[in-house]
Amino acid sequence: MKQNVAVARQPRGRAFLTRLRGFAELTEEEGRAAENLLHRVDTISRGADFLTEGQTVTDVFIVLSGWAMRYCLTSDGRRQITNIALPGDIIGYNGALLGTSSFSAAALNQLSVAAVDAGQLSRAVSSQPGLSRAMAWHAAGENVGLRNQVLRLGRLTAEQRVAHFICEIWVRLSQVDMIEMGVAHFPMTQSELADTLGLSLVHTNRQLQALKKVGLVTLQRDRLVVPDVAVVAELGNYKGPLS
Amino acid sequence: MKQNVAVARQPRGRAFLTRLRGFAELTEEEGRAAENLLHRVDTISRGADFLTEGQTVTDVFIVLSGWAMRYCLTSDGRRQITNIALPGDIIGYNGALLGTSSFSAAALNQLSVAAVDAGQLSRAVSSQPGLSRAMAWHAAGENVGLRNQVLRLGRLTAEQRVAHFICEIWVRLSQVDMIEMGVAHFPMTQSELADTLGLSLVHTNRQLQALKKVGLVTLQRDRLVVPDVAVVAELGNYKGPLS
DNA sequence: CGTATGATTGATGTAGATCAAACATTGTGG
DNA sequence: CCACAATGTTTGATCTACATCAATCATACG
Repeated sequence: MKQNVAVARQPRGRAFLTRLRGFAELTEEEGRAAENLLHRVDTISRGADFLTEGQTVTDVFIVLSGWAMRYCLTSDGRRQITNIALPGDIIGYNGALLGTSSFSAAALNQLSVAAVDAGQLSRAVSSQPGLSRAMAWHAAGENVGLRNQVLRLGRLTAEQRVAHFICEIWVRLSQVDMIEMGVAHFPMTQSELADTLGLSLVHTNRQLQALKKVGLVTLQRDRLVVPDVAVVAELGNYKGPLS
Repeated sequence: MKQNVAVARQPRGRAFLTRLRGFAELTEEEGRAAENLLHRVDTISRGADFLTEGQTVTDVFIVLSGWAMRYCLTSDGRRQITNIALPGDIIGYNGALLGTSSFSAAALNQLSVAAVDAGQLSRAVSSQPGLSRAMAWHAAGENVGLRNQVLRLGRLTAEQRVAHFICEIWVRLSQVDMIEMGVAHFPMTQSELADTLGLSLVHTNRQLQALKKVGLVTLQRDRLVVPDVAVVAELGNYKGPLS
């Protein structure tokens, strides 16, 4: 439903190119090269894994539409979602470089990804400096996100974690133009949110309710509204751009 | 003291080049280009900051000897150390790409770094595919480390966090050949360890003692010994190479 | 020697986990 | 179109891992 709208508004691969271009100033040729990489498009349904920790990486995925999560499991089956991928994000490039993936990845809702052959991408990156720069820039962005996640889990209270995460997601959504009329589609269940924030499901639920009660966020069904990001950012110790 | 030994055994820049070469197969020319980047060498004394969160990044640092930490602060002054940098590691490249640094960095002991002009490095990377590949590989490695840290903080118990972290450090130390006769130099205070593991100082101390008591680790003054990494890895849910 | 800095110990408090239901909402097949 | 199964959310009661507070105890160093 909402999904379809998003797809319709973002022609294949555009999100990716737009993001890369935003930083890297690709030449015509590089743009075409990048575009040509986007040959196979996979559709992955909610909950399905498309990358497994420890596995050899042969394909790198570029999210075209939908949300994905990267996660790790402990030996006793607990799950930690390390970071969320939104349209334009690249999944598995690190793993392609290092050989095996350090995480698993699954779809949080109906997901559409461009699957690129790892070797082919690697070669393209080597020969196209702009593309290499763009990939490095993307990796740097992912590191910022992971570092934020470390701060959340290590030193923020449950309430702050929720607020901080919502800020981050809200900002990222706005960056890829996925907030329409002040409303965003938010497909994560509270269970997934809990596994992202390193909290229990119950506690996540209560903290979320607390934020709703004071009107800092609205979240019903999968519609998210953050009326005033600045206030939530303040509460959650979120530093970084608010748009 | 121990520091000097390490320096003596690792001529300037070697650690960096060795690590890059380990993966990236630099050509003669690229090797020289990389070596030429290492012009200014700074010595930073224990506790001193050399990079500040939010600040514009003009220099990228390559650790030649010593340990460094990257950390973030919360508004109420709590510190979260996000990851540790060892010889061969690069600090600030992400920040150079994105403009400002997403973290602060400080020396954990007497530190020697090669300071490279960010723009110059950026240009060198663009023109040397091998170097670009090496930087990407390094960024990927940092990614893995951050993801491990997220898992630790989000889903491991205090005891597991300590064990997991010690495994990771032990493995990394061995990778850069910093374990001599089964003994490593470990310059972190328990306070810094606590801020890395997202625990209180007191609790960190107790968990560490527990590991010492059962003989899984030895740590006195700053000499660390891990007699059997595999066992510690098992306890701490550490996945990944044990050497 | 005294003064920092770091490590250790003990007592107490609490944020958040866990357990166990009940309650909504959605989709599905008869 | 309705029962009902499945998935997700909410609530309440209880428990515990870890934080916090407050000393005391090393160790090094000027």
